[in-house]
Formats: sequence, C-alpha cells, structure tokens
Amino acid sequence: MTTVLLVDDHPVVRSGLRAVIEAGDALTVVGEAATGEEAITLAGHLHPDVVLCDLRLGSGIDGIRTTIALRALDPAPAVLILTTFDRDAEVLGAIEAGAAGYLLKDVDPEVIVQGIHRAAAGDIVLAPDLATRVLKGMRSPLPRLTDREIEVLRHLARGATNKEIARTLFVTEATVKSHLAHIFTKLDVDSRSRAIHVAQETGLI
Amino acid sequence: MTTVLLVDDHPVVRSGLRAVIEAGDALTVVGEAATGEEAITLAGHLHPDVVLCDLRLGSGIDGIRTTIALRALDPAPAVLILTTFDRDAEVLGAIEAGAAGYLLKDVDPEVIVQGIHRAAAGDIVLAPDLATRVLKGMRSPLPRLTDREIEVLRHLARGATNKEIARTLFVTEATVKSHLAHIFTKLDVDSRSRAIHVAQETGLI
DNA sequence: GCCGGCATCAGCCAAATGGATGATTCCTGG
DNA sequence: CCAGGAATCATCCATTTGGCTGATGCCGGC
Repeated sequence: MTTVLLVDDHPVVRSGLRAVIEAGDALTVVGEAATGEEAITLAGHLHPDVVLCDLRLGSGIDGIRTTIALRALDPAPAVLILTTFDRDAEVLGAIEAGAAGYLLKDVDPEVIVQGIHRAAAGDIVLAPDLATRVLKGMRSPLPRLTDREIEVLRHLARGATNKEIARTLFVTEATVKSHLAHIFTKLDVDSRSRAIHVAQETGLI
Repeated sequence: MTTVLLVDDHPVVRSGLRAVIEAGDALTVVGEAATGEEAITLAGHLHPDVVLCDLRLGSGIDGIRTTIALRALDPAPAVLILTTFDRDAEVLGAIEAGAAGYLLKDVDPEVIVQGIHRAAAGDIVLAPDLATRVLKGMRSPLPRLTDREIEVLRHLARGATNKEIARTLFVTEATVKSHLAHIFTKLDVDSRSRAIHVAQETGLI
C-alpha cells in the first residue's frame, strides 16, 4: 500500500484529491496539510511514500521550499507537484528542488493516480505538454537573474519609476538603470513594460 | 432537498465540492459541468436550485457570461460564484451579472454549504472581507473604461510601444496617446507600468 | 435639434527612459 | 593570487513617453 500526504491550502481541493486517490485501493491518504510548515512536520512523523503538493500555499513558505525541506528528510518522500499554473520558471524550480514530477490540476483523476504510482516507483513524471516545453526550455535556458535584479524587477512590476526604485533600494538612479540594462539584455526586451510581461509569463516574478 | 449543479473545469475540484456538499444530507449534487456551455445546457434540463460556478473555466465562455445565461433561464437558478481570486472587477462583474454571491475557494467547507443554503433562500452571500472591500469600492467606484481603452490596455500589458499599438489598431500614434491619457486619468496613474499594475490588481485585464 | 461621450488626429514641450561605454569596489572560486 | 561576476556609480545622447491644449466627426439620448 502506497501512503500519500496531501498539501494544499484549499480544503476543497484536499477533499477532492482524497476522494480521487482513495477511489482505488492501492493508495491511502495518511495525512493532510494546509501549509508547507505543517507538511514538513507531518511528513517527519508519518513517513509517507509520496507527498502531493501545491506550489502556491497562500501565506507561509511556497511549494519549492517545502519540496527542498521534504527531500532533506530521511527517509525522503517522493514529492509530486500538482498545481494550477505552468510557469516555466516554477516547473524548472520544482525539478531542481528535487520534485519527482509536476502535474497540472486540470488533468483527469486517473492521471494523478498514475503519477503517484510512478513517483513512488522513483520515476520522473511530467505532464506530456510540459515535458516538451521543458526540453525546449533546456535548449534556450531561462535567463538567470541575480537576486538584486529580481528585486528591481519586482519594483518594476509594481509600476515604480527608476527614481522610486533608487530611493527604496538606497542606490543611485544610475545603478537602477544599470540593473535594468542587464535585465533587458537577459530577457531580450527593450522596454520595462515588455520586461514585466515576459517576467510574468515565465513566472520569474 | 436543495439541488446543486457544479461547474468547474478541474475534475479534482468537482470531486472535492461534491464530497463537501454531500457530507450533510440537506444538499444533493444533481450534475457536474466542466465548461460554461455544458453548465447552461445541463441547468436547462436539471433545473437545479443553485449553480456553484468557478469564474475561470479554461477555454470557452467565462463564469460571468455563464452566470448571465443561467439567470436568463426559467426557472432561473441562484448562481454562487466560487473561485480562487478576488479581483475587484470580477466580483463586481459577477454581482452585476446576477450572481447571488461570491466566495473564495480557500474558505472552510461549511462556509460553502452555508452559502449554498443562503443562496437558495434568495440571500446575497459575500465573503466577509470581500463585503467590506466591495462596499469601499462603491465609495470610489471602479473606473469605467471604454471598450477601446480596454483594448489599448491589453496591448499595453503585453509590453507594446505606442507605435506598435498604433499599427495593430490601424490608428495614429496620436490616437493611442489620447487613449492612454484617458486611461491614466481614470486609473489615477502617470506611467504605463503603473497602469498595467493597477489594471491587473483590479482585474480589469 | 442639441449636448455629451467617444474615437480620431495634431503639435509642443518637459521628463523619463534606453543604449553605449567605462570605472570602481567587493567577493568568490579556482 | 587572480579572473570574473556582481553591484555600484557616471556621462552622453537619441528616443519614448506623458501632459497639455485643441480640433473634428459621429452617434445616441433627451
């Protein structure tokens, strides 16, 4: 019998997953968590074979950090990310964090059940359309922005001017422009609006 | 016995809602739909007392249009919107479309059950924090943008320059600037980035 | 029929933005 | 120790953007 821990901040979704998973008789849900912190604690006690985890967990740590912490446990559960969005940056981030797979919530229940079985068996499981996109992404890898650049990008997305960004970060406007120039180059754009757009598209922010 | 029709594009969520709703014995789920079109057809045949509907329904018509069509039926079901996001524009839009209420998916199951009962009884049901925000929004009502302005705003959010927008819409750059000036005034901003930001915040786009 | 809102266009001007180039400092990994 | 990336700052210049004012044609409601 494969044991599963559910992690999702929506009670309704947890109920749905439990119903779907326990419809067969090869899987059993041993626990539910609404937050990442709760998930880590529970996993430490329950030692589930597979953790089914949403990426967005409301307040508190996100699915990526939760995954990293879960994979550090001994024994480490397989972590299967099940979420609503398919931001490239998040998919990559999840895989790098040690997730066994990444499925979208709009798939059929049986796909989820199959995914859990394969994750428990040590397989990597990706939604078919994701797999091809991720592989394509490998060819032209997501630009690596530095922490500072991400920070600037966030202010940018909130509509801040260079002057405002400079003030909040306690640097010169020249510095902000310098960061922006780097961001523009890495994202291959030539305006702040477009930078915001691709950053949101790829899930960088 | 109050009858309920579920509308959500995620099978998992439908399972969860069904489990939650049928946990008591005063409500019964008479049908499930994955799209707005399907929901309208089913409601016409099943005559549910309450339709529980997500706003985002993947491809096809959205929850607002679905609500309008449902309210045009005879007898018209009460429509309760249950969704993940709380964009002001969407909440207002849903109410204007004739929805009996608007709940967020992260509420406790019992709140959903209560909401269904109250919607069936003809009440208006809003999540508490939403109610206050909507009332506040009434005081400074959401700016009314014209169709053309929304169109420009969308291009803006995709990062287009004035020149590009002008080309796409087959108008002069002067016209685009004119629309932008109006948009800026209505949104009370002074830069395209900030316009994009508040438009996304309020759910205008 | 007239008023008002909408979409369209124009010109002018100040400010913000973006591109190019280069310098300095700090830190980190060979 | 030294190469290289990161963050910081600077100057110069062309382009874009945003603010202002004003004009025209169209349509729908009163």
